[in-house]
Amino acid sequence: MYYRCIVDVANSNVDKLFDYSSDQDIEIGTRVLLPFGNRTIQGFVLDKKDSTDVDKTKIKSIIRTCDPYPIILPDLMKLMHFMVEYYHLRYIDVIKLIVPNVIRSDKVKSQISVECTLNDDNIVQEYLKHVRKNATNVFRTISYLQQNGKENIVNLNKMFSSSTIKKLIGDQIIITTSSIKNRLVHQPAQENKIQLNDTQKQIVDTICNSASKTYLLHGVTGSGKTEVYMNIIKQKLADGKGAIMLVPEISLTPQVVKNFTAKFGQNIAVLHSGLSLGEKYDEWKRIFNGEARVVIGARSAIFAPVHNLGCIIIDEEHDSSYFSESNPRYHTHKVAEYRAKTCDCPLILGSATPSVESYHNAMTGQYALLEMPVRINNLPMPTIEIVDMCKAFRNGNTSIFSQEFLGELQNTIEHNEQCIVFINRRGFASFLMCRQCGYIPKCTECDVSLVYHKRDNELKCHYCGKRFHNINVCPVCGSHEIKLGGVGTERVVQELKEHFPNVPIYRMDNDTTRTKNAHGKILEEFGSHHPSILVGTQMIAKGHDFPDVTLVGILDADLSLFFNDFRATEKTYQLVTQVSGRAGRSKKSGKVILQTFFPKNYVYRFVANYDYKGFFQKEDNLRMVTNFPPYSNMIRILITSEDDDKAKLVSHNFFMKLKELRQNRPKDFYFLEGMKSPITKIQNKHRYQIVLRVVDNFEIIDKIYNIEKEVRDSKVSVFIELNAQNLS
DNA sequence: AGCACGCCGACT
DNA sequence: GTCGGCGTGCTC
Repeated sequence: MYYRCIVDVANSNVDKLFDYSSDQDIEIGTRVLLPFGNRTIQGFVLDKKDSTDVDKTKIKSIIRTCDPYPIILPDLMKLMHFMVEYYHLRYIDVIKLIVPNVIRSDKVKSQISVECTLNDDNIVQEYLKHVRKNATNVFRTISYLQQNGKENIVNLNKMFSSSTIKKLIGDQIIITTSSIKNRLVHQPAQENKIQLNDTQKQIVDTICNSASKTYLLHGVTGSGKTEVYMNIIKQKLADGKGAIMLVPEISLTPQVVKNFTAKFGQNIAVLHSGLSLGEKYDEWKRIFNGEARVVIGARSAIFAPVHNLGCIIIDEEHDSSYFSESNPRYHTHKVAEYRAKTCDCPLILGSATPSVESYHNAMTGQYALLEMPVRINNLPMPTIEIVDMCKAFRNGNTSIFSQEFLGELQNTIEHNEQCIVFINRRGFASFLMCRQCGYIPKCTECDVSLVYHKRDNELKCHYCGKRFHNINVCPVCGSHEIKLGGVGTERVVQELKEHFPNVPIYRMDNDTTRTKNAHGKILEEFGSHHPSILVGTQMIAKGHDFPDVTLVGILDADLSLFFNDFRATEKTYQLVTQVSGRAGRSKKSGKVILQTFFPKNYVYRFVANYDYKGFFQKEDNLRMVTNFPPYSNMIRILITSEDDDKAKLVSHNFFMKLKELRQNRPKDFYFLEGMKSPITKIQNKHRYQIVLRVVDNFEIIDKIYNIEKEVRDSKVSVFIELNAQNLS
């Protein structure tokens, strides 16, 4: 039998099927050891057949299988083929998503825990008679075990001596039992039994009683979507099926996991980037062998090896983290939809602020729309007050806080309540500028302005992370007048401290949450102080439930409105609504102060009135007339190389061929432009890009893929990104 | 990716 | 004369 294999080598030149022979019967999806060139590497069996087109003398034989079972499940196998074709990915890159590094590397092993207990009392007593009187460790060990019943061997070794323990085991006085120990412990928690309201019940029933279909669950912040998810999963488990729930990475907090553990106990597994290799290994294995049937995870958990999948849930479906923007680029919705279809199970997209694309799909009947229009217990939505910062500026207020905000904050503090302050920028100042000559320090590798971090007195590049010394003198003109531009979280904290020196203020952004569990610690600290203030970036917007937060301050709502991005308004709507949703989540009502320099912008009117549908209609209409997604597929072709000339040449050739294609099929193209990438250099690679918008069908995409094959150059890398999100 | 093969410069 | 630089090409 011949087996067609993909070798585990991350290079486009070898990302093709190699034929190997074997007498053994090997199933598709099995991990195998292969001779390749003059070395031995891992591979994956993708296909088998009786004959081969390859020269028989070249064919080598599979050395052995790595596991006694196929490591890629049949539905994930189908998914892999789909992604390779649709996104033009390498097989090996998709396989890496499905079979993560820890599993392929074979370096990490299960941790075995050895429990020690004493043998029969008679035997022990008899043994003790023959022990020398000065063998204190033996007596102490035995008496310890008599008192405690059992103990882990590692602890026993530490407490007494490992040679003593070894001897006692050898003499069969200590009996050992081994079991696999999970490195990640899901602390058991008490389930908080909640009675579903009628809307929730109805939605759970609808989803559980229908087959494969995509649902868009539009529920306002605090409407109890999580309870709905958990009840759907509960039913699926009862039917003997598993479930995957995806959440944005930053909202995958211990609180969320705790809620799920309370409901499902040790039946859950968690997958995200914060796990150690050992933890990841254990969680993955527990899913694979069916011990854990409920998976909670970030984007890549969509590839979790759940057998007999009963549902897929994507929470906060509008979140941009569902787009993979590097290496294997894919959109989680598309992948999830395909997997749900192959598993014949429902896909549930949930959000308080659905993406325009998803809501559009619901309006056109591709998704079924389910709505949860009111908060649990009919709590009112917080009132949103829009503050015109231009007016404040004209009245002489040049500070970053409006009088309205400071007044409300004072009030909140007096009532011993909590406040969340949102600013969409980390660091202290987003850039430095010389007042004399206009010089702005930029990263030497990336052509973006550097951000000043006060605590470290350093300039940092937010693209590549490179750090630079701070400057006091302009290197161009020698002036000492260096101005700080833009306000970041660090600066907000400092200014708030000046206003409220006695109130604890916490900061949560990328810089303060680097270390493990920092996230949870900050939230815990903040949650346990009254009054207190939490200043943060996007990461405070998601899902946290703080009952005593009554005030939310949005310091500069406009920031995201002016990115060169057609989704800017949509993102602003989503962000502002999500942040606002943190207020008034218990009996106390909430208030939001939204500071803006553009109070007339339509987005704020819809936000303040919680009018999602109104916003959607306006935005969708705009997309229709301008031929933007969902009315087209926006594709970005990114061409990068260390060799500037070669990059230029490839992009030129690509662009010319695309123009030719457009001439043949003018109706399929809405837009085509070749340009220098907005950031011309990242980590010393020159970047060019071609942006186009075409009708959303695979035929035209396939044609573009074929052009790539024609213009290819070994020194130049070309990424074709479907559904491009970010054009920088 | 790795590794071999292969064709040109400066060294015991 | 040879050791070794890394350009090119192949891996079932």
